[in-house]
Amino acid sequence: MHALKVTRAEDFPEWYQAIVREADLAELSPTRGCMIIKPWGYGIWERIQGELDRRIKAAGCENYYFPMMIPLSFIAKEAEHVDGFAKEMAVVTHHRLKAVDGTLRPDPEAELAEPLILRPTSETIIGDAFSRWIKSYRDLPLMLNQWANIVRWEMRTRMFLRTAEFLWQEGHTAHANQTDAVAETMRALEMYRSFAEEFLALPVVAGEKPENERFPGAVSTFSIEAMMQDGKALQAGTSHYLGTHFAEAQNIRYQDNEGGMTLAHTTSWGVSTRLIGGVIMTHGDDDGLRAPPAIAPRQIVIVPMLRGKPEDVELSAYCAALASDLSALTVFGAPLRAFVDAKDARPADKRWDWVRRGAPIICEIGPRDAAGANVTFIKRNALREGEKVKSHTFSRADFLVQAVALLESTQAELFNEAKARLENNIRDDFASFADLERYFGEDKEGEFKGWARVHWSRPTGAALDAVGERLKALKLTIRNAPLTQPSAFRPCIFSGKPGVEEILIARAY
RNA sequence: CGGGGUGUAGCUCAGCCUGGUAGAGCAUUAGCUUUGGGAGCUAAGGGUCGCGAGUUCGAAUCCCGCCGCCCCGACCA
Repeated sequence: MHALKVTRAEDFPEWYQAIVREADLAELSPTRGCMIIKPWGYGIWERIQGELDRRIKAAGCENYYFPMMIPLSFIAKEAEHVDGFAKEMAVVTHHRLKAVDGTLRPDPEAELAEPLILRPTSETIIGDAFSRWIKSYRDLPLMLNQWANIVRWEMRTRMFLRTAEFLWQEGHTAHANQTDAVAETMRALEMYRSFAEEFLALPVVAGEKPENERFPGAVSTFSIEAMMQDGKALQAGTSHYLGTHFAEAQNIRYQDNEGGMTLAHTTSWGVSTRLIGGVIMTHGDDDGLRAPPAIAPRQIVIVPMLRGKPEDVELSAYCAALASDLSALTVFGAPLRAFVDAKDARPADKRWDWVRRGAPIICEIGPRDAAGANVTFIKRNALREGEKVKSHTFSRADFLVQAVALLESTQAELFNEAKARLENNIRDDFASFADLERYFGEDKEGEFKGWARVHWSRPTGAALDAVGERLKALKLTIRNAPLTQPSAFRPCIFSGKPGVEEILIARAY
């Protein structure tokens, strides 16, 4: 008997929906395609923000904020950029409502002279500011970041993974030359890789996107890719070297130390609330979420086994003192987050709520524990032994000594489990495209298929499109070319030509 | 935006074929009992059956239109 009604094996998409709801992370909103992020889900985002913001600032960036609405003309400034985003833009056209035949409608007489778009990303409006802020080589590098909401009118939405509005951070930097800008692009990518692995316990493969998967307007795009429990790949973060494309389109020039005017090289990079979807699909099990302790809004939850009897008073005091002592500890560089769930509800119900939400350690303290100075707890990432829930009892003193280690080991175990899944499910024994077709061509119900690691001749243009079509027939996409490349290459799996690069192929979200 | 499915109480769903005025389980509220682990009994509250128009004496049920959600596809963080 699991805490969720649907298991991963039965129906992965249904399980995903169930866990988002049952773990109290988010719910659908009345606004089409948008979600309401609830406190437990938003708490996870706040942890992500806190740690990533620290790392972004440590790299020398400062935060700022740009408007959500961008003049329509701005988006038209970079040709490829327009092509990439035009189809999913929300447009503000009026500034006033008027009752027409009893219903409120935009007032035809209040149409904006120039429509505004809701930002699908901010390169254009930020580039405009950069062109005014950057005068001299002394102004470079300019390294800025904003935490913002983004609107992209998606045809098909899924909670956290793809919603019409989502939250993210977008870093934008300008540099004197290509070398510096590329270095910054790679720094951001490595920041995301280490953040995902260390903080979210999300093992990823960092690499460069093929030409046809680049960000609209970028010279090169890099990503981190994570493997979900259904074998699909999730792009969990991106970093772009934009070359001088946006600088040309928006006149971002500086006077170099010889007096000449030179185009700046820009970058942009971002991660979004999609990361939470990645955490769910990586660490969730059939009992709900297993939140990595580093991002769990509450790391140790104490459920007092209150029974409406006089000893409840002592029990409550015991639990409060335990939480207080735990809160004085430091874990993952911050005060330990302990919480007593004093809600007037049945203890068993409270226990299962926290199991579904994925609190890393759930203490269940009864009068006997209090009297004997013990702590009985369950470790969420190793909840069951067989079918049964496994609980542990430590002395209070031991528990206080062990608490930090328990959280750290939970974090490590979640990472190792996911890391093993990633490493064990990348096949590199495809000698030909026919091999790939044999493996990915036939789908049995519920069959798990991981990723493929193959070599290719890195075709471009029409030849690359042809490769994309052949992969599409198998529902596959090229995820990226990992940064770590082998020293020698097998022949191209698509053309038989000499291989020049190793790439990852997978089904993707 | 194309194909398929679906929409009835907070959740999961029955009722629809064969039209007759709203149901179950869980959840909620109250009371009693129970108490080392998703309790039991009793009672109560909660739904203009997605929205709109039609057929009909009468529509959750039949017809038409629209919308949301889910899955697949195209597109994408």
